[in-house]
Amino acid sequence: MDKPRSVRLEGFADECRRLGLALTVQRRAVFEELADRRDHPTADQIYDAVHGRLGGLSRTTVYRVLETLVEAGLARKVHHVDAVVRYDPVTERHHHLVCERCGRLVDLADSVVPRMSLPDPGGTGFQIRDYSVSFTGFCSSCR
Amino acid sequence: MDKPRSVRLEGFADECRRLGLALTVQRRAVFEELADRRDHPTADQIYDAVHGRLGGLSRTTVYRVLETLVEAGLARKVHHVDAVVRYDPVTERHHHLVCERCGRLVDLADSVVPRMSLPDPGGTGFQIRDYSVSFTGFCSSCR
DNA sequence: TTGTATGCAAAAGGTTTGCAATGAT
DNA sequence: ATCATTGCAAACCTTTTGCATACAA
Repeated sequence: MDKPRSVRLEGFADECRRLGLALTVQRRAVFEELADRRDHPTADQIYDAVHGRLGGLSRTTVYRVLETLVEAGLARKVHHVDAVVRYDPVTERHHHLVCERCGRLVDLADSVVPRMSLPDPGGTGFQIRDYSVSFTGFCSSCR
Repeated sequence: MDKPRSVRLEGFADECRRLGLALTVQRRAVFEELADRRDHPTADQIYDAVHGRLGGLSRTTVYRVLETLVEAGLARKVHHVDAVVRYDPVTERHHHLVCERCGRLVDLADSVVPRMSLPDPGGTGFQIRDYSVSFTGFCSSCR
């Protein structure tokens, strides 16, 4: 179901070329780490993980690279209950299960969720393009 | 549609009594301010607004009172794109329109949104109780 | 070579904590 | 009178910024 890692990484080099972004080891490593995880890591978690492999890496760079990835459409920001910004390498439509008690967050594929038609935005002036559903409840440990 | 303010405030005194919370002027003022707004204010915005009326009020207290309100079920935390926590006095199910460009956030009544059945949480172990939909797109100024 | 990207250190928010004083019940 | 709540100041944590250096193209 997921693309194999090598393809994702090749794709990353291509993306950088296409976007005119320099392909640095830092960008490669941060992207690789993010793409390998399914737990919506924070910038700091990425830093901790990558810093091991890549000695001189600075926290600042991790923040900047993640921001670049989001602008490039290669990652999403997720706003989690603990008020720390998290990053998600899945940019296609998907949904979240959020535990009301411990804040645990799990992805839910769009295919599992009943299709929903976009509502009429009424007088809000909004032009709706997509949606994402947060399902709230209790995770297995908090139930 | 909305309950008149006086009822909400009476209700607040009752809630405090019921929950065993002291009814302080600070709590009353913070709740009143939050309940009167529809713009998902930050703790600081509440502080700015209430501080005018209530000289000695400290920022710390605003943070603590808001946390208390959330625990008591009288407010919700909303995680907005700017990574600053915002508070919402509407605790019933409702949804949000979020502008992809400027981050503007507007409430959308549940009645306007097509009803959705809760999905099967599959092997996640989650027990789903409710949901909230974030519709993304562009607001009138960014369209 | 040229300009983008990185690292460092320091600043800038937003939020939390310890502790003594205040105030609601 | 008692215990919860507040205010202050300082700490904490995450994120951002300025500037000199390093590196990809």
